[in-house]
Amino acid sequence: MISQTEENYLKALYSLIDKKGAATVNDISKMLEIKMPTVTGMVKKLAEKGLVEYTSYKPLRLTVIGQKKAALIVRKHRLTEMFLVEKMGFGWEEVHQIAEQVEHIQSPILFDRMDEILNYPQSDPHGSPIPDIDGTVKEQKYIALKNCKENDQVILSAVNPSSEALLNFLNSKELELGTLISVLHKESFDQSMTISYLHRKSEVLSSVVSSKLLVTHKTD
Amino acid sequence: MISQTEENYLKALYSLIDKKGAATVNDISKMLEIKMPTVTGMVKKLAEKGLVEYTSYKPLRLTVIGQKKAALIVRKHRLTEMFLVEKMGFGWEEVHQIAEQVEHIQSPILFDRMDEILNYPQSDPHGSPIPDIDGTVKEQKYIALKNCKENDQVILSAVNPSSEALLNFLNSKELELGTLISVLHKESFDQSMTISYLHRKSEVLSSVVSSKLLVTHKTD
DNA sequence: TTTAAAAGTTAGGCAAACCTAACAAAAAAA
DNA sequence: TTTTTTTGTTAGGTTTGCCTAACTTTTAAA
Repeated sequence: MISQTEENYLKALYSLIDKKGAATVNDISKMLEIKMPTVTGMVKKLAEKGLVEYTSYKPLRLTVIGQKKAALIVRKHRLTEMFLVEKMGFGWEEVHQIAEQVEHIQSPILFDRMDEILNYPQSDPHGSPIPDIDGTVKEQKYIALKNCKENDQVILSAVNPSSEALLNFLNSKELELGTLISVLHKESFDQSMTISYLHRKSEVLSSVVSSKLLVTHKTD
Repeated sequence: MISQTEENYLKALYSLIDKKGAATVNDISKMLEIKMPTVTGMVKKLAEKGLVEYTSYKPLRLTVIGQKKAALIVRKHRLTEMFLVEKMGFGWEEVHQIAEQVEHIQSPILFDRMDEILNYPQSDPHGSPIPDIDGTVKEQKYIALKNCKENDQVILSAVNPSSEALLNFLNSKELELGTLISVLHKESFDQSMTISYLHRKSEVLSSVVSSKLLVTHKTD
């Protein structure tokens, strides 16, 4: 059996490794807002359970089993977010906190049913991929809007990392996933970017924002 | 703040008081399968928090606040059951265990949305009333099928207590809430009852079953 | 390359929620 | 009305998951 607390550590490990390639005790400590000694103790425990590879003073890794367990929690989280948005009318900025709780529910059939009702979605409302039932994730090959060139035509495909504040900002700009964006200008001074989309002919995005907007080229 | 564990004690207290008019340490111990000394400790703690009235060796009572808190947990449980059955296609026998977990989710908006989507249902899939947002419960005046007379025409309105086994039994007999039932015969020897409904002209129910089926008279 | 800072570990404690064993009170039976 | 049974409490112990303080190792800076 795996506790809710342990699940949260696995999930943190999973997303840190996914994002930065590695995870340390300190990373987890900051992400979960739990002091380092507590984290050390917990990763040792998870190592004993065969979910984490742990060597003193070395970066942490997930075992194959740990990786799969983590992916399945992420799956539950993202299916829940999608269900809340698609079937219950929530905004994409409202669902994270709820999914954070729902992901711990032990009921395979509940999530299978969500999956079915949603018609087996590939990604959540923020564009992040939903791991399949085996914990396998389909690689996304998105690039950051920030790295696009002038005159590029791209489709907003994901927002990552997607804080509630950022999502509210995007709402206020009518920017949704699927929106076709034209890059009008890149200001080399501060890396800000002028874009157009829908009826909006000229919107300026700071690099703080454009680095978090993941896009695909129109021709894809 | 109130923990998940504390919520479970409140809920047990609430249902025991509702069903038997009183609740003792022993009752809770049996219902939650937690040893009596642990229960004593917890009810003292809940008493300190102002949720339970506790005097050594006396039956337990909920304070007004405790009663309201408990009712709101029950509200979340029953809204969840209804949502699972009505909007996600689960059978009434499948939803209790899931709702048992979902009821602890802290997100008023989630349950408000369920309520809205379900169009403010008055009762759950087993016919139990859903407390309103203030924790108020509309009294049900159902009678047990067991107490009906021969030739009575009644409508199955609730199943209580509704174990999964009983619900599966009712499924196998095509007995659902809303079914019009005619009482054909009451056997005084063992209190068994012969009834007819739908295309079923003669079905015998033991008193174990008929005591758990709550009905209203057709003329209601 | 020594020193300082950051990261990680060990040791010892605390609170929550569980337990068993032993005792006390209340209720039921003799 | 005594005795027995059931119910309830107290005392003391365990596990989980958190903490601080003190120390060690590693990494970065001087």
